[in-house]
Amino acid sequence: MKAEDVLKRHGLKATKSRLEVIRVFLDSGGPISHKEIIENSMLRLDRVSVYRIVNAFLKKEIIHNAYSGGRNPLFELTGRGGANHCHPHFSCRMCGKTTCLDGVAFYQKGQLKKGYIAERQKVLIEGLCPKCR
Amino acid sequence: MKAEDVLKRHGLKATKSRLEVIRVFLDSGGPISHKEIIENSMLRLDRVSVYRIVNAFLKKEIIHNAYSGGRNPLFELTGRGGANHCHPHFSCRMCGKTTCLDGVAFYQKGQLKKGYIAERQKVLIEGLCPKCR
DNA sequence: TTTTCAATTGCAACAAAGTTGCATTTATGA
DNA sequence: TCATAAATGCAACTTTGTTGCAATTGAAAA
Repeated sequence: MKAEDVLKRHGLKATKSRLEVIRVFLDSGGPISHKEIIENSMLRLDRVSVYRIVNAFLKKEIIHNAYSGGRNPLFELTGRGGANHCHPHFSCRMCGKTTCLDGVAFYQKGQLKKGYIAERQKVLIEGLCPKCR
Repeated sequence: MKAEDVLKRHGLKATKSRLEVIRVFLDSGGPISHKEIIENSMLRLDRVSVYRIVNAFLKKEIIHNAYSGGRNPLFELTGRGGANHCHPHFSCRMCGKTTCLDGVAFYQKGQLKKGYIAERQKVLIEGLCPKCR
């Protein structure tokens, strides 16, 4: 489906800025930060607008917050290529780069205490990437 | 082992501030933020000192960064009560409270891509706690 | 196509989180 | 107890994120 339709279906105007942010996400190789959105944009996007666009996309679950090793949150498109919300990530402790882990899954053993409701599982593997090891 | 000895064994001076930060950690029921350290301290700790103490403890692995759902990092004592670094956490999306998950473990299925070295696994379950559901 | 109007953007100002340099204080070993 | 390196507190700064408001723009109706 076209980005424009995705936005409209969620009741969001298909503005240049929003379409560009989606393009940056599609173009990225993994979860990205607010800063990376701005740096990788062809348009001059205002910092505040990026925060607002990200928040709007989060609320509509067009994107979601991936568990990042570092200080700043990283976001990625929800359901990209059929991936569900809960795929695990890898973060290199040397270069800080975070990528999606394909072909790896995690299984829960044991039950949550009574009364707790699990909605989403976030897994991050920290270690060294091939370049940094 | 006494907190004082833990510090000395890592080559850190056993100052009042550091001992108090350790006391706050021991007193806490789960991972805590910089702000919570300051708020729960009996001493008047300077904000900057808390950042420096936390960083020193992180480097020595006296504490580690627990995967938090929210915006700010949360820390907890390493190896507390025999727990290893990698125990999973639960974060409530309503009240934001993060707690340690006991009696739950996660098993990996599948291999990392060639060249990647996994050192630590961080798991966060997001959902609703008994109070908020 | 043009008009209209709410939604969105950019800017300025602010708030919160984290860092750095430096003078003062403190823990520890001699 | 004394000397000294390590740690602290303070001021100033950077980075990250938020809010209010005026100007702009997308989209629906005329």
